[in-house]
Amino acid sequence: MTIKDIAKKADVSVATVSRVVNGYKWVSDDVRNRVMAVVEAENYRPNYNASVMATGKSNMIVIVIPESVSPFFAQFTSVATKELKAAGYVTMLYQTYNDEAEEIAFFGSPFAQMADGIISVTDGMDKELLMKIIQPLREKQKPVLFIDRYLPPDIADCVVNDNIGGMKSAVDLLYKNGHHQIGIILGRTGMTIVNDKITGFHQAMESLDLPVDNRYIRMGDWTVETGYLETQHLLSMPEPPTAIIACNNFICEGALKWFDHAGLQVGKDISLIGVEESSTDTMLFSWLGITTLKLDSERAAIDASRYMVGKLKHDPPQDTPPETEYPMELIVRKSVVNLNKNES
Amino acid sequence: MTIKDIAKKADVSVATVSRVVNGYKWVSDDVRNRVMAVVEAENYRPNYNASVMATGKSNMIVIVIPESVSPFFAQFTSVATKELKAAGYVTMLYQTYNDEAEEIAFFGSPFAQMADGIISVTDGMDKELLMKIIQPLREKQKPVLFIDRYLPPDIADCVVNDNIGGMKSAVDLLYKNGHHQIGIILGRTGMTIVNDKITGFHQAMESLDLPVDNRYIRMGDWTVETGYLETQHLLSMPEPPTAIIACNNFICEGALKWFDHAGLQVGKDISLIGVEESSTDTMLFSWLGITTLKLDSERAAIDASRYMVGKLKHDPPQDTPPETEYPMELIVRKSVVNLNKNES
DNA sequence: GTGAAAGCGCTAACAA
DNA sequence: TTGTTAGCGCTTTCAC
Repeated sequence: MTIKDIAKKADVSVATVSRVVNGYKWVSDDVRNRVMAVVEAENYRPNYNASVMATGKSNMIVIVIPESVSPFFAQFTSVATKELKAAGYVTMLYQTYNDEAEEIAFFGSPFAQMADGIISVTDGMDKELLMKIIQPLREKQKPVLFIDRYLPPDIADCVVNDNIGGMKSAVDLLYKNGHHQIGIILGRTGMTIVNDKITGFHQAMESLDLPVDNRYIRMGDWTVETGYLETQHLLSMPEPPTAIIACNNFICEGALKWFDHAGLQVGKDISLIGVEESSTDTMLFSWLGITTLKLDSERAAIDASRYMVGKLKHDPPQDTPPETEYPMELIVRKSVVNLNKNES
Repeated sequence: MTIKDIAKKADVSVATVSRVVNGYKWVSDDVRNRVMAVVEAENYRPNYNASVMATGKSNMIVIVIPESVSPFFAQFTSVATKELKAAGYVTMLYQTYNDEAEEIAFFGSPFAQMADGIISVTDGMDKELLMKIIQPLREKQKPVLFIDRYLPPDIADCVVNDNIGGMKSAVDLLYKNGHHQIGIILGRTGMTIVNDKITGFHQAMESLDLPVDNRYIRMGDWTVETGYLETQHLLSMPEPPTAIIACNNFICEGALKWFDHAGLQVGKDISLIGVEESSTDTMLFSWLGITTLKLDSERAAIDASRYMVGKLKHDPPQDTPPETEYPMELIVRKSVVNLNKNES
């Protein structure tokens, strides 16, 4: 069933069918009804590829993520998909599994080519390479928006969570409570989010005139296992830290597991600050009374989606970039011990 | 950069460029090199949509899943993606979030239309509706393969995990160990997997002449919370079950949490059989000594992918359907108490 | 071996 | 308001 067949059956031209199907205004009710009847009867759907070719628009946005297991990515994706759908765009998901080759492959894939816009939440690729690789997209004026990855504003727009500031507020809180030896556990993947956290940690410590002991900075995967093992490692040191910052929710869970195993009570024997990666985590952390840095994945998803839509719908494209830095809110609960009080 | 531009620059016809780009054989080395040189220089990539239109093939498979948070779906997707890629197909992911409307929307979406084949791991839709909705795909001879969802073989191929058999082996093991009061906790979504498990449970109980107490059959979500709450509920009953079958890994974790909370030692005070949904779970369950029913998501993904590719590559399409039922292997560890022994 | 040309199904100027 | 027609970029017979 092509547009031609429909035109023939409805005894109109293909142009008219196209107008009716695309909801154009200037078609007489009579003709519209006749065409619609045939369309319904034949269950006709315009050929997507043909229309993409003719218009140069696909109405498709692709979201690139490392993997959707982490709640931050999962929720971001879910929210963005809904938001984009409301604006008439379909979303497709491309997972890179934290593999640089996959990331490169994506930008050469048919989907990157076909998409009207790309939202990428991946950050495994070297900046120079990435810039070279998205060059063709830029030439075609395709909006590419990066989440949690810095790029010069003339290359691509980007939105990052303020990891530096978040880390600062966490360290400040610990310092205020008398903690001078602070451990920190992170994963390895995602250049910006890792570097920024470490940078923020250093900056915060320095501005408080606290020495940074590199042995207190532990790296592994963004997993429960890493949280467990590295917590164990930190607390087995001759001079163990009095507080730990667990840089994502899995690592935080792992830390809790080890505390449990070691018979340590968080907020009493040991201090912990975690990271809520998505609103689904809130319940757990709040229940356990864990002080956290909170990411607003929903807001990031909504803003990113709206910005993308704005770029796509307006002609000329909107020039107001999305807010570039989301604050990481420090939610104070009860997992940080006040060492000052204990001493007095 | 279109094929025309390349042709002009290389001083050949578009047909020749097409042949070179698509790796056709009968092109002289001289010409091939000349064309390739221009292609490289201009970083030319054929327009995907145009080629889809001209050939009627997209080399794209879409995998439809409820959401990728569950390890079974995540791993299935990951493995299938790699397998399909090796065969020259790109994969796109479509998530339905367990929403029937989304499922319906998918089959009307451009992606369903464009895809060369569809692998669906969703099971929320009424059978009649589904059959009607995939009718257009069948007419176009597009292979649609369902995982964990029964459909008449003339409608679509399907592969299911043998939930009935799995449940039977679990109940049998418990019975052999003297358990007569068995609780079971499931989620609600996914018609086949839920119904089959309940059916299998009933069948197993009946064939052992054990009465089924419907209050022992608990349903909620496929989450840790459900596992926790329903375990609590079951064990607070006047006559609590002596063993619990937790029908997915999250529920199982939840059950373990409650045991822990209640000070019950699994394999001693209470018996539990869990479900390993993916190979990534194995470590945990094996570590904790939990007896499980094991799903082979990797094998299902590989088989499904190969079958799909077979259908797509061969002409006429292969008629050997994939194996229709995967056994759920019972991995006996130490979480089932032998009540007989205790009594003697 | 290579080129010319006819589509693939749809959209959008332009005409009427 | 409706129809005619020229593309969109590529593939693929069919000639040469």
